[in-house]
Amino acid sequence: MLNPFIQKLEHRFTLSDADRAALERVSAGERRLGPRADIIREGEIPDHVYLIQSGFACRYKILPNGSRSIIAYLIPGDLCDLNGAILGEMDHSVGTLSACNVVVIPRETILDLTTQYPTLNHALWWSVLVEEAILREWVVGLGRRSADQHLAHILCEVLVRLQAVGHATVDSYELPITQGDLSDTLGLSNVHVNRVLQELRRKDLVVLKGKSLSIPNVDALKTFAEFNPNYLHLKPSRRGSLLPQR
Amino acid sequence: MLNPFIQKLEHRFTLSDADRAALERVSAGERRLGPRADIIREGEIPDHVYLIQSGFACRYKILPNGSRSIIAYLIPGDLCDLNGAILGEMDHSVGTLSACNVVVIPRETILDLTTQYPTLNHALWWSVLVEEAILREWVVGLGRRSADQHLAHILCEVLVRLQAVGHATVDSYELPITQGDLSDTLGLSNVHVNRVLQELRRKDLVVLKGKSLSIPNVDALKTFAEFNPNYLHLKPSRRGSLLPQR
DNA sequence: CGAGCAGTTGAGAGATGTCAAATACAGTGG
DNA sequence: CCACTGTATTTGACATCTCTCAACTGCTCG
Repeated sequence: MLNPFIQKLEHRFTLSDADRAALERVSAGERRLGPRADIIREGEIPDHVYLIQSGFACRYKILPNGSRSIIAYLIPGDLCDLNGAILGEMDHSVGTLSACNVVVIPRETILDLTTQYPTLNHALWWSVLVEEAILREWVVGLGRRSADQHLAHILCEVLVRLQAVGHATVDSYELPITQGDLSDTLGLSNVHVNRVLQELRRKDLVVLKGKSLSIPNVDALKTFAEFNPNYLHLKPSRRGSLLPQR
Repeated sequence: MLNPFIQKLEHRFTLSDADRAALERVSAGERRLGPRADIIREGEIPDHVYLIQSGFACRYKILPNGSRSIIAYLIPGDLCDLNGAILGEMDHSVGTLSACNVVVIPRETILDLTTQYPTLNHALWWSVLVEEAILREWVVGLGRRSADQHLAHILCEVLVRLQAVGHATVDSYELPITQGDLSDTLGLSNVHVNRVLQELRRKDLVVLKGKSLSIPNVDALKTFAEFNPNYLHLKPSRRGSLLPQR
């Protein structure tokens, strides 16, 4: 069952029964992974594409001095390595943050989808380009937002992305990652992340207890973060399909 | 003439004469733009795809407080808005840094290429995914590299990318941007960029006079930056084509 | 109950920002 | 060719942000 993936695509695309049926058939098995487990490592040439079903994973790189940089969060409905399937060698690693369920899809199956199902081909392009848009927003956050705004912005982004796959309520979600993970995301020390988090709590913008995040006033947090969800491109396009309309 | 674009693709792909001929036919005109001119603005829905022929351009966003974040450099051979052509609304702006020559390609022409020329379709996927890989490297630079290493890394990256389109010698190139542009790239103040630049000069890692950059010892700079060009995926893949091989 | 990891706190060091002024440089009009 | 003007670069002084180190607390799980 690829529910979160299909759910995500259906925000943007109208899938035919054939499209949905094709998606239901792609799985070549499901794996259960514990927290902090690598799914793919930098340098590998993956034979399969992995789809996150549940839990939090991330793209990351380790630098020569041992520090880690988290480059993206992967949540239910996200594909781990379309890039690896197409570029060949992975230029970064993918690993779990929390325990995860992962669907394994043979590389050829994905390629067949793109050639035989135009809408799905379009949808895969869309998912890659949205991932790129998220990356751009992270660059902006790292480069030009204050630490507290940056953190708030990421919490808003995760809220909206989780809502799109039915893993968040209107104002809360499970965030099964540590402050250390947040540090490697924000490019800060864990000590400083702790203080920034306390600052957001003090302003009543977030309530984070254990792994549960709840947001007393979503609009207030979005305003504080200057969050504009346009870059997630979840709504149907104001222009039709990519595909020639005939 | 799409020379830099074709030159870039041929590092990685073997284009047929038909492929090359198709690429030669895509231009619907060329525009000459001065420095600091917008090519596309956030919110627009582009009808054309723009290809940089000469000069430096960038993707950027302006934040509510007026500060600018540069998200990517676009150099000769780079497409400005494949994303806009597919996602619809632009979620960021594209503008020139130096004067630029830009080739205009109708959106439909690009779509036709992807459906009628499998190798070119693959090549376009590749160019999008490499752009994403560059973005990941920028996230790492912003998050976890020191300011001087980050700057050095970007200078290495631009060196290799310009070499791939014949716009750099083995150890030098024209860098027609200001220190202010570098600040918005590195997420630093212009004052600090100036000091970091002086630091690199003091270490004899770079010689930057006016707009000409020359690198006394390329290996030394790459070592200092911990630069590994794997993420640019310029060499032919260790696996064959994306396309089903039949 | 104890071990270990995550979270928190305090103090001082280092990096980077801001402000303001001085210098260098490029392009323009006379 | 020169003076003039506006922009880019450079410098200094001081403020702020973030880091490091080290200790302490609290929670979870075996």
